[in-house]
Amino acid sequence: MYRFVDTIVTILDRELKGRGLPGLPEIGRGWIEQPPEPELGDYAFPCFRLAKALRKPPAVIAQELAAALQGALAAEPLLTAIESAGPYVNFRVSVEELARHTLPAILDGSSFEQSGRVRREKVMVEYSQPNTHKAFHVGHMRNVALGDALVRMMEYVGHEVIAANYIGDVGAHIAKCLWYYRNHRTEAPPAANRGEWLGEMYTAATRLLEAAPPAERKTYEAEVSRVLAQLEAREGEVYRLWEETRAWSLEAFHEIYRWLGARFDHWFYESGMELGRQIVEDGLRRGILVRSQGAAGMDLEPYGLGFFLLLKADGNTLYSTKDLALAHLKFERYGIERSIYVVGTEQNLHFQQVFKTLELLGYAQAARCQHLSYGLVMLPEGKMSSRAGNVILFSALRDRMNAYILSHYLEPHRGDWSDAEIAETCRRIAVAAIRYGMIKQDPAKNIVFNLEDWLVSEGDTGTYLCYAYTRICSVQRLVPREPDPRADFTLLTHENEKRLVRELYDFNRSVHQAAEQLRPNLVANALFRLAKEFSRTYTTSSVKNAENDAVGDARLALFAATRAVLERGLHLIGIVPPERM
RNA sequence: GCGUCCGUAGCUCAGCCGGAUAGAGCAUUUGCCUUCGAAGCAAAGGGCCGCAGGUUCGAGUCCUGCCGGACGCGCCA
Repeated sequence: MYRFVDTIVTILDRELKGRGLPGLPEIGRGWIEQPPEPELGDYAFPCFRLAKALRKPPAVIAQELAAALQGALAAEPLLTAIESAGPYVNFRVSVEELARHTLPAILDGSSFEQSGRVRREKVMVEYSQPNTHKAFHVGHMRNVALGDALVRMMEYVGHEVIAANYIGDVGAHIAKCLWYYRNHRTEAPPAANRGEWLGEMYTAATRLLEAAPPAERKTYEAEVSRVLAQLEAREGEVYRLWEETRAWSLEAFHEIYRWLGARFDHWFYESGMELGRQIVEDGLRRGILVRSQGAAGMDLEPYGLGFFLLLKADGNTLYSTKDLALAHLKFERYGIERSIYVVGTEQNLHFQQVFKTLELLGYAQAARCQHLSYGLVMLPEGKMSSRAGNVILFSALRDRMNAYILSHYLEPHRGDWSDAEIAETCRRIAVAAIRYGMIKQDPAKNIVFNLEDWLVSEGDTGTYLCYAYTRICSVQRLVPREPDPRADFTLLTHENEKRLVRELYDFNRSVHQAAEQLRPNLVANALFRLAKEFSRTYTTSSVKNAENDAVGDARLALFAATRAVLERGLHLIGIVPPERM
């Protein structure tokens, strides 16, 4: 991954060390940059930091270095030119060597074998965490897109990953939903989409409660508390209704994940976290946790994290209590070394408190707990709110995307392609559009979700990436030879071809950086750059109409490698591109 | 009030843990389909990188203050 950079570092180091000057800083990979314009070169070495030790202006140093390195250049087949430009020494790498180093490794798949690059860890990624009895909307999809991508990326760089879901299947919201369902519902449950319908029941419940006059409201709230108590008793008619309706929601979630192609290895349920109470009581006995105003929690004031409430004054557990239990289970039962939580930014403080509390309770793994926090999905008119009823539900989004893609692009193929292929192609494109849109931005930032914009299939979109992929497929259908890893890469002479090779070469580094920083958007960005370079090259470098077969072979290898990286890269962000569209 | 995050082109966003004239997409304008898919490519216009200081050879990037926005700050999740 650093072969060319390391070569440059070695050459520079040898040259500078040979001068025997004291006070010269150590040169490492971090010094080497990429010039802003490809015409300048492929790698650059800035000389500013040598100015002090060498007591010369950077531009003079650059000039002298470039001159002194000509000998090394002649002996080094990886490099074709070393020139100074102002305070920089620019290096040009051999396209042939770059291609020879990059393309065959992609074509035989070895480029995708990353094991050994990082210390292998057993890591759990917890994501999605939907609440049953509530509707699943576009805001929830950002979480799934981020979490699932992170799972795939971590595996790609060599970790053992357990993908976990954590279902919110207890709590006041469910009591409200079931209260409305039993006392105020006017329709029978539908045969299909019962999950979303339950969400409507919940929304109707909150509306009814909010709109009720004070006296009536009090009655309602008493009824809701009674439902909650019956739920906590874990038996009886209300409990059985909970079991039944809970299953409707879970069924809906499974359908969504299936459609999106998201994977979960383990499912945790909030209803299964009773252990939390014991952990708190144990912490109290050990004097680590404290009582306060009748409640119990952890005093995190010394760490600037306030007081972390863990048990209510009435003795009931909280979300925080269950998070301790969940962490305990993850550590003890699944033996993980590292734990990543994909949860919205609004819980930043909460997870700082959880991690610090785990540490103080003695869990060594607390040091390897991370919160991948992400911003809200906003509508152009503002925040989405299920209470206000201005959410875009999953099914609505899926239906709108399907309708758009079918009518604009796929209907003409009806009859020519099988209905099954049309449906599957449509799904893949819709998933690509949504997942890419949810991932391409920095997780920390809010996303403005404008449905009309998301339907558009142009520009920096998942559709564009799929389109690039299908064009390569198309080329390979028309030129049905096997790509030759030993093709003559000196024939890749066009600037576009070279830039494409360079993009392919850089891809793995982007994925590693993305995994390290927990930023799937870096993979998305790298894929867009790659697709862009391919689309450019596509217009200048025909395979079918190449000057001769040798040139065609070189280009075919280049395109086939691009296809392989696109496919693997898209897979990393959960996108399966269609072969044609 | 305190804390965290964000502020870059008309709009939506990149900007590689400090480096060369700040880049995309959308929108606007203009070229390119009898030659591998135009969901594409090429090009143009459009910027006191919120404001003011500071550190540095060098700041969109780091530090401080201010302005604007989002989120959070004990019995919700």
